[in-house]
Amino acid sequence: MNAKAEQKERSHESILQSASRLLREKGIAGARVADVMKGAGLTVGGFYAHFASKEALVDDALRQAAASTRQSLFANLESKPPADRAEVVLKRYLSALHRDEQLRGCSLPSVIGEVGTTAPEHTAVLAEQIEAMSAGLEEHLPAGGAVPRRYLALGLVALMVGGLSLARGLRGTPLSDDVLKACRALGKLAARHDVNSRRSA
Amino acid sequence: MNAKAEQKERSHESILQSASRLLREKGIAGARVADVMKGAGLTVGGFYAHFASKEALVDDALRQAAASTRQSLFANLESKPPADRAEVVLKRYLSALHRDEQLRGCSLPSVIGEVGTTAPEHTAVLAEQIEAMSAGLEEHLPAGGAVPRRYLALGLVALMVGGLSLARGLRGTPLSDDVLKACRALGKLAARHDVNSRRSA
DNA sequence: TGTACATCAGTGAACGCGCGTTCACTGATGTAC
DNA sequence: TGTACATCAGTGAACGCGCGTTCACTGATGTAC
Repeated sequence: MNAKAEQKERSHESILQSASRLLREKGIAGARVADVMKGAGLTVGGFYAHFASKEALVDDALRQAAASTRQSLFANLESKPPADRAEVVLKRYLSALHRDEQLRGCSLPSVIGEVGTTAPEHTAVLAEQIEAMSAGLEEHLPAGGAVPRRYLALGLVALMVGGLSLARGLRGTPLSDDVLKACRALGKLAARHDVNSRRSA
Repeated sequence: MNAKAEQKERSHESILQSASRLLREKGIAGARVADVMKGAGLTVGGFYAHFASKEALVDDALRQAAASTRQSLFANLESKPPADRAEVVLKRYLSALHRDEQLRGCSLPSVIGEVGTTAPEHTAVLAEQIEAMSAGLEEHLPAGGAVPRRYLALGLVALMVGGLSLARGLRGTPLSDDVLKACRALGKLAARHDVNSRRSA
């Protein structure tokens, strides 16, 4: 590969990263093409040599952002006892740090509200990423509870995304921290109690 | 009050209802002033005789929409045994009907993603409404569990809003129904198991 | 009661601005001989 | 190796379109005498 192509590839990556950042901070509508390019150290005009449309960019950036979130969310779990791992993930996701962090924070809260009403392709991407996140969590959940692990995992993902969405939307009010705390408590309860009692109610 | 003023009041109410409907369907950015007025049977130009700005409209419409959601969410609970009431609320909120329903559905899922990045006043309105919803649910939760009722209620609200957000964002995919089902199961688990076991883990 | 004027809810066109997208151009890199 | 030409990543201005907001105007309702 020659220098020109390498340069282009670097730019492509910069654009994706800039887009991921803006998606997390401001959602789909808020991630403007000109700002994305500026964030990548480029100008607007060059964008369409890299992506067919803003929609295409958003799809790719969402995938990349979600993958990066999963990576840090599930990192270094080997050092923890298996029974604690799900709680560690919950704690990481539902922390004040994660709420405030711009760089590697989860993009789903900024995006779910818009996905249903924008491009249909975005729905498919969202489904992929939710499924992947849920599958990652499921591995660390204990089996044998009243609720199948898959559903426990999906419910916890909804709790995590919902909690972070609210906490970010409420940023600056005292309710924001309360919501995080409440979700951590509820998540712990659900993940633990399920194993200890078998009554299906 | 004369006929002119009555007419204006009716129009004001129509605008608010139209705005609530559009907020639920398309979020803040998607609820365009011209469309809101059209939905109220009026034309754009008259809008500013009723509201100072789109922001002001959104604040009022959000309050009204949330109040209406609470009303139908907590309606007719007297006929149910007290111990079942929280579950009934969860079931109503996390139903396929509520996900698909346009008319009286909850507007929070369409709006939380945008609240943090638009007008600061919206954050205050969101806080009010979340608090009100949580307080309404708290009354129907059993006391004496490992987690204080207030936190249990806040956590359940996050689960409900998160679950409905995801289910709406995933509408059309099989994952959508799964998420609802999972959240109902997780919510039931949390609301019930908390009473039956006191270990704080 | 009737008449002349004032008020004001609502209309519809226009204004500014911002955004996604396009396009003619530039200049550095790559290729052919 | 050097020279002439081709390629192509990136620039920056422009185009269309949609949106929030403004404004001169209309016509029905209300008021004063």
